[in-house]
Amino acid sequence: MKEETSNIENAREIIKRADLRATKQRLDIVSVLLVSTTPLSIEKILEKCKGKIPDVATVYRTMRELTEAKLVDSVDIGHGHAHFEIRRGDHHHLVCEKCGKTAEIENCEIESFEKKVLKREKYFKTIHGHRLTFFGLCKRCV
Amino acid sequence: MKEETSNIENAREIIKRADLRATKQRLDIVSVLLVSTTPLSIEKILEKCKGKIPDVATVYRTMRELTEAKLVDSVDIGHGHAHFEIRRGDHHHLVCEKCGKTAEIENCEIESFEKKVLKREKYFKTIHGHRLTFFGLCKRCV
DNA sequence: TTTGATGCAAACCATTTGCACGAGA
DNA sequence: TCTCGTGCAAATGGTTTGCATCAAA
Repeated sequence: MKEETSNIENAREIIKRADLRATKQRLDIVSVLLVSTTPLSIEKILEKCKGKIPDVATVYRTMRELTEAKLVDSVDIGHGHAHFEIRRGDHHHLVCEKCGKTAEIENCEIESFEKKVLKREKYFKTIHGHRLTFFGLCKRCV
Repeated sequence: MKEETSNIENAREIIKRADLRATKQRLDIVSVLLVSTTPLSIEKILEKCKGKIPDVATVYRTMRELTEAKLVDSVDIGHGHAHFEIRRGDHHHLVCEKCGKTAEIENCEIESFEKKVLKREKYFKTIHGHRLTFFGLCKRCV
């Protein structure tokens, strides 16, 4: 299980970078995020934890801390509760309106648009970022 | 007060289009949205109602019904609770991270990007829309 | 040993719902 | 009149918090 080991080490690295203690629970939680290909809800994170399942509060706390440290992103894919993913560059999501399946969208080309926006804008001085989500239907749900 | 009269008439028109009864409360609520230049929270809507203030539940219900009828949009400007505005075409918001002030962004140019996305996409068949919000600092908060 | 992390339960806040009463059509 | 809408209060669901206990460092 070489993969899992490096996973744990990656998790430890992330936790350390946020200046947090590498507890069993946090290692478990972050490992789950590391192997996921889609943003996960708190509920899903709990489900996927091996060993002793951490308390919901612990997961929420860990997500908040890692989000503040900019190592995790909270993404809103329109389900009424937050989903989380390890931060890895600028990308967005395409969400199936029926089944909730998500796909990643790269190169959103909005940076250039931001500059235009700012030029036209009377009342704003800077733009720090944006949140963008696409909604549609996946092939199975059409 | 000619303006206010036509306001009420516009409100009545909107309510009727959603197949709802034009009650005092609903006329009040929709009028408030009609004169607002920014998306309003439920709380703000209540504050701005003249006459007898409707119950929170009534405002929520009205917003849900008008949103379903696609006459009102629920916009998420990152404050942890919904904001509403009368629907008027495709536009987005630029939100000040400090004071919450909003500005409207027109011509977001994303439609064309959507087509590209779909071309690259293995698992999705259609894109129905997107949600986009910009975050930055307004001139007063810089 | 020291300080930060956890679990548990209670608190919170936005939103929804059940129901008896009230008011548009 | 008949149905739909309203207010009120209770319920819900996601998220946060206080506190005593526990475990990394």
